[in-house]
This record gives sequence, structure tokens and C-alpha cells, in this order.
Amino acid sequence: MFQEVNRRSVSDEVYDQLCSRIVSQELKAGEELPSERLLSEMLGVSRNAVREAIKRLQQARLVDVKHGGLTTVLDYRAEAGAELLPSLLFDQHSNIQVDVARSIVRMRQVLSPEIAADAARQNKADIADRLDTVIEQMRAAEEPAEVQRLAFYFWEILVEGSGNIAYRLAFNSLRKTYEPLWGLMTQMLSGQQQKLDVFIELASLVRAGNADDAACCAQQYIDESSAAINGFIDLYENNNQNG
Amino acid sequence: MFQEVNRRSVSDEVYDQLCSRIVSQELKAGEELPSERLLSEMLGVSRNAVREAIKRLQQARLVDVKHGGLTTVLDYRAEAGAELLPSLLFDQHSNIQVDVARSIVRMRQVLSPEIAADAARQNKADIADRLDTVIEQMRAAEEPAEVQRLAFYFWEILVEGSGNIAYRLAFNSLRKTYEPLWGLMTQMLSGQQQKLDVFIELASLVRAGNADDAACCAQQYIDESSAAINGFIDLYENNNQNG
DNA sequence: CTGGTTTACTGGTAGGATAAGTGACCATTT
DNA sequence: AAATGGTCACTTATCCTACCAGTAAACCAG
Repeated sequence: MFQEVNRRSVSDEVYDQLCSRIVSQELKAGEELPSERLLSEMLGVSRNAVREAIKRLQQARLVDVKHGGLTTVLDYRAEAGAELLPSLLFDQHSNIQVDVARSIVRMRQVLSPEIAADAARQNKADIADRLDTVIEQMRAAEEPAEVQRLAFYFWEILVEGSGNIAYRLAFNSLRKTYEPLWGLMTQMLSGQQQKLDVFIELASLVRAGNADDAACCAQQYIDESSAAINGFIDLYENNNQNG
Repeated sequence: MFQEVNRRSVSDEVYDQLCSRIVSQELKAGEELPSERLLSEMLGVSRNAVREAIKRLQQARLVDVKHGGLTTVLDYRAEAGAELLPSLLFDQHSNIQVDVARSIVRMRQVLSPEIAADAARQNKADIADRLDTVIEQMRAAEEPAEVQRLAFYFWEILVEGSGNIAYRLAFNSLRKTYEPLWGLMTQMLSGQQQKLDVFIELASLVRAGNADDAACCAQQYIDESSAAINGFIDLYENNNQNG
């Protein structure tokens, strides 16, 4: 009904502006940013806000700040981490960058089978229990969007269950990237997730500690899911080229 | 002879201190940070420095800042991205967290074969050319450390060649994580990389666009490499338990 | 019980003062 | 002429004070 008002701080605004200019190559690697004072003057904000924004750019390894010298732009492809993906998914006109989208789908596709395998190897009953709980909820759910949400939650549990913090954090990054597309995703995959068989099988394989079959089962599921998403990405790409 | 002086800014210091307290669960999820004014007083720094540090914590999704209210600590396992890995690798006493180290090795192990396959699928001659150049340099290199460095560079090229930005950024995160261990790594793997056969074969498979064999070849290499590293991690763990 | 007001917190923004690093330039020395 | 070291005009780093704005709880009037 009512959507929360979008309240953004000045320094967020500055950060986004600089970040998008760097990502869009408008500010190329090796180039120098204006000085903080000049920037704050040009943007009509306090130096404080500019400093906070630049600190964040520095943390994202998008710029190199040198005391007494100018701040230089770094090559984000070579330096930045996975936390940059959300900024890369959309260009300046809010169009989806299809190559970025495909990259994310692909990475998810590659990691998922091994995550399932590792989760099975842990052989922890509580993980299987949690998976079963989600399956029950999926059975009870009525709306496809709800089933969709639970399906992603199922995977979150598997990731957690793999006991691999690198998987976990990488998946957090991926999740943050496709979060703005959540509405689209549920539409795209609406006709798919109805059959719970795969989830049930996966949960039982994890409970049995059968890593190889779990990987195989997961791969089968994730390949289908990825193909579906990629189909929509192709569609989006073609539509955007024509219109 | 002379080593560079370690110059760190105040806000970096504040950030590290808060970050490590959150990661070490000393500040648990859901708990509230002291107010900015109080923090700046307790730490003996200006409020400005505290604000810059908190902005970075916010960007790393370690805290949730609410205007007019207190900032609360988030569950970093559920929220943070891969950029947090470097902070997780060492605990407060600078001991390596072996489970984190194993996680990183594992993720690298899982991704690498598919990266090689995707790079081969691109079928770009310039990638193969660059790989060949590195092989020549490896042949010419004398010190094992140099060969080691080039081996990692070889993989960087493959990652770039896969055309997958998610791989690229994830690998950047991994690289930043094991960068402080670079000295150790070269020692650990010193007896291994001498044989260039695998690299030569990989480069030729990429040139031929043979994705399946490239994946297989990469997997063979990366499995050996991972086993070697894991062996050292086990050693480290046992040594640390005893002494 | 509801809705407004006050108050005392919180974070957000602004901009000045001072310290300190950097690099170009210049004077001195050799 | 070349090397050394000082000066100066930039920059960022830090701190400070003031004020704006949101929050929540206490309080009060209808």
C-alpha cells in the first residue's frame, strides 16, 4: 500500500555519483579526481560529505587517496571486489547490463552443485531438518512468489550448511545484486518451481551425506533454473535492441 | 634496510577496531553501538573520524545506521559481502583462522575449472597469446618466487579471459585476502610449480577452444595445488594447537 | 484512549581552523 | 653544471563548533 519514502543522505548521493562515473568509465583509471574542496564546491555540499563518500570509494578500491596529493581513479576490474556488482548491474539509464546479469547467473550455476555437495559432506542433521521445514512451508504456501522466496531461502540454508564462509559471503554479494530485480525474478520463474520433488530429493541426499548425488541433483536443478533466467535475459536484450 | 613507516589514518584505526569487535562477536548482532559523540569521546578522536569509520561499516553491511536512533550491529554472516574475507582471515592475535583459509582454498578450487572452461569457450586468440607470453616469462624466470607470481598472473588472465565480471571481482576479493600471506604461499608451493607442462597444455586448450578438456586440465592442477595448501593449513593448525 | 507538544536524545550537514604530507621550484653549495 | 636542501603553494587529515533533522519517550489536552 504505502511504500517507504526514499531518504538518502548527501554523502550517499555523492558516492553514487562518483561511483557511477568511475564504473561507466567517464572517469578512467589513472585520472585524477578534483580536490575535496573543489568537489564540495562543485557539488554544493560540505567537504565532510565529500570526504565520507571518498572514504567509501577508497574502501571499494575504486580510488587511491594520497595525503597531500590528488586522488586517482583505479581500474575497478582489476581492484574492486564482489561488492561492486550491484553498481555494475545497471547503467546510467537504469538499463540492465546483460553481460553482468549473465555473469552472476553463471557464477551461481557453477557454485551451487559444490555447495550442495559440501553441505552433504558436513552431514549435520540440523541442516537437513531446516531444509525439511522449508519444504513444509513451500508445500503450505499458496502464492508462487512465496514459493519462490522459500526456494531461495532453501539455498541460503544450503550455503550456510556448507560451512564455507567464502561461499556464504559471495552469495550475500550475489543476493544483494539481484535483490532489486526480485519482482522480475518471481515473474520469470513463476512457472517453474511448483514441483517440490527436487527440493525433497536434495534434502534427503543432504541428510544421507551423499555428496556426489547431491551435487548432481543440485546441478540438474540449477541448470534448468539458469536456462530459464538466461532465456529472459536474451529476451530483454533483444527487446532493448529493437526499442 | 629501512622499512616504510606504517602510516594509518585515524578513521582507519577506528574502523579496524570496530570491525574486529564485530567480527569477533564481541559486539553481537542486534547490539547497539555507543552514539557517535560518546564513541568519539571514548576513543579520543573527533566525531568526524568516527563518522567516516561508521560509514564504512555501513557500506560493509556490518551495521545499520538510523537517523535519530542508535546504530545497531548486523549479522555479518548473513549480510556482509566477500570484501570482509580479509578481515576474517586473522583473529585478534593475528592467528590465521584455518576454517576461513580452507573456505577460500575451496572456493578457488571450485571456480577455477569452470573459469578455464569459460575462457576456452570465448575462443579469443589474444587471451591465448597472453597466456603464452606468461609461459615464456615463467621459462625465463629463475627464482621460484617469480615463477609463483607468474603462475598466479596466469590465472588472472584466465579469469579476465572468461569474460565473467563476477568471477573477476570474486577473485579480486580472494586475492586481497591471501595477499598478506603471499610470502608464506611462495614457500608452501615452492616445490611444486616447476613443471610448466600443465600451463602449456592449458594455454593450448584455451587456444583450441576446447572447454571440456580445459576444465579437466585445470581441475587436475588446482586439485593438486589445493591439496598442497590444505596440507600446510593442517600443519599450521596442529602446530598452533600444541604450542 | 487519541493525538499533539515538549524535551532530550540521536545522526546529518556545514564550514572554519590547524596540522601535516607532496611536489614543484629556487637558492645555496660543491 | 649538478647535487643538496629550503621554501612555498598546493593538497589531504584532523579537529572543532554550530546547527539541522529525525526519533522516542514523557507528558498533556481533548
